[in-house]
Amino acid sequence: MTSLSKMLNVLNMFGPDSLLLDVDSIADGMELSRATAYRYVKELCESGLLSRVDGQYTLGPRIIELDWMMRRYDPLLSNGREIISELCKTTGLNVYISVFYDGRIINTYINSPDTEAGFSFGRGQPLPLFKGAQSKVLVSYQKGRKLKKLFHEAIENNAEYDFTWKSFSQITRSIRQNGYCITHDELNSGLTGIAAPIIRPDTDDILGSIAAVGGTSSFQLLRHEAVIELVKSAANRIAAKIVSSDSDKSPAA
Amino acid sequence: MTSLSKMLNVLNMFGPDSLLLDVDSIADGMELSRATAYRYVKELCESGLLSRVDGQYTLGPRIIELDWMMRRYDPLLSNGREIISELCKTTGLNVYISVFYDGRIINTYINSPDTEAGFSFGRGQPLPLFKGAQSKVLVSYQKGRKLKKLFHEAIENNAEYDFTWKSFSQITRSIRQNGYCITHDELNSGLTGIAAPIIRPDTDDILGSIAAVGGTSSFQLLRHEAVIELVKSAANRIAAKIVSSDSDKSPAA
DNA sequence: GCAATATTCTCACATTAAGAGAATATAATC
DNA sequence: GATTATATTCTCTTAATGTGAGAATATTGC
Repeated sequence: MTSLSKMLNVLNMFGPDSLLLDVDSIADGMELSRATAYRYVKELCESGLLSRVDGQYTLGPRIIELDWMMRRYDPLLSNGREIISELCKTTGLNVYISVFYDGRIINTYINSPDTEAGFSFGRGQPLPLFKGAQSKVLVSYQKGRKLKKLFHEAIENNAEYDFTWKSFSQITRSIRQNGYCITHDELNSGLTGIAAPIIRPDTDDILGSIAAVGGTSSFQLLRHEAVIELVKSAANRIAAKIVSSDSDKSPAA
Repeated sequence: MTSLSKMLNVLNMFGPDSLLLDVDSIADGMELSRATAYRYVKELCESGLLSRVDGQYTLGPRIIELDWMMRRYDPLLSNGREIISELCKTTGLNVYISVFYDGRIINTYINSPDTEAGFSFGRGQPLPLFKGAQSKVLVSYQKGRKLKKLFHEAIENNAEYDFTWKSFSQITRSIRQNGYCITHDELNSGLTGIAAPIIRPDTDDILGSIAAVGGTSSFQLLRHEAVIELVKSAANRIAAKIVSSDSDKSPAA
């Protein structure tokens, strides 16, 4: 293990129960000498990833800043915000944007009908790989080899799931054919989700998924087919907007 | 310069105009050999701070996850959300939470009367050190020695500002005496902001600031004194809630 | 399946991280 | 504002390990 990875591993010590650590506990936890722990922590502080708060250390402002940059220049968000908000208002449902990122499914945006809810707990929330409409759509639209690889590496031997390649590829194929996925009670009991892929029409790449999620009561008032069409349409409009904003920047491409 | 800092500096290459870089440009930009650039990038990817996207590299999911953790366990946000939302609704103004972090002022939360706005561009936005109501409050409430140090290090010789220690300390003193700060057109022309400090009553530490911000038109409908009282009261209630939630966890302290 | 490109490996060498404890800076207390 | 306690950096030597160049190997795109 190199000093580089050891230093980066210091970040792992910061968790829900331990957002504030002193150098001694870092040194102990990582099995580093005092001096080395100080060296690492110093480097991390200089880069802004950590920050010193009266004798202790905590996650630093650089993280907030980097996330800001990611949000700001995420084409999915910059092009999607209005469309998402519209979908949220017309349906009264929570709208989620999720992406497939480094083999994981992660939520990058939530728009809730009630202003404050969801804000802070939304972005960043990790989702299971193949549970819930968002995840299923994102996985199902991975291209041939990637999908197979994903299945063998993360689903086949995962106790959470009980699929053969055959049953799995059948499900994913049907999701691709439908162009959307609807689930009930998979992620949270009592909730129904409808998700559609956001696909670049020019390259056919999947950029993310958009989902409308609500409780059974919200859904009783709605015709499912109507919601499905709204979600699909939102997805397509976001994709189209992304493509056109791209070609604005580099007309040659 | 150590290899540790060189590796962390790779993160600096990712900016607004360059969120997607290939290893060659990283190697060139940081004056690293190909091999070393690959080594660094590999470490950063393994830690999740970077991510590989078809041959290029970009900021990784770990950043989103870490920011999520920071938001989730930030007492200012977890205790403040409802109070902030209430202030936003009753005044119809944008409400900001800002903190003083590593010598910088940074925005950590925005609640906008219109649902979608502000979300993405809010948290993480850096603010000038002594412009705008938020910043002025946060700086003014720094304790004696810190305030003086801050002035000499970051304000005295800063072309942006034209203060002597005398004029500076007069302004900050008056803000402390008032218990709030109101500014017009300082950060954005046409906007007025009213900010109050969020101070722990038990330790007297300043945790952050809360501000209500709006355009001239919004403010014409409002009695300034009434808004000031609402902002101050919100600040105090958040602080009280933080203290009581702390003592819930560790009754001894 | 093949070619092109991206990435990791190998190895010799020199740089430089590491540890222990002293020296210094910083913060808390009265 | 001085004094003590604690946190942090420095010094120095040794051994570990990061480095660069190019070969070997994965990956990806067609």
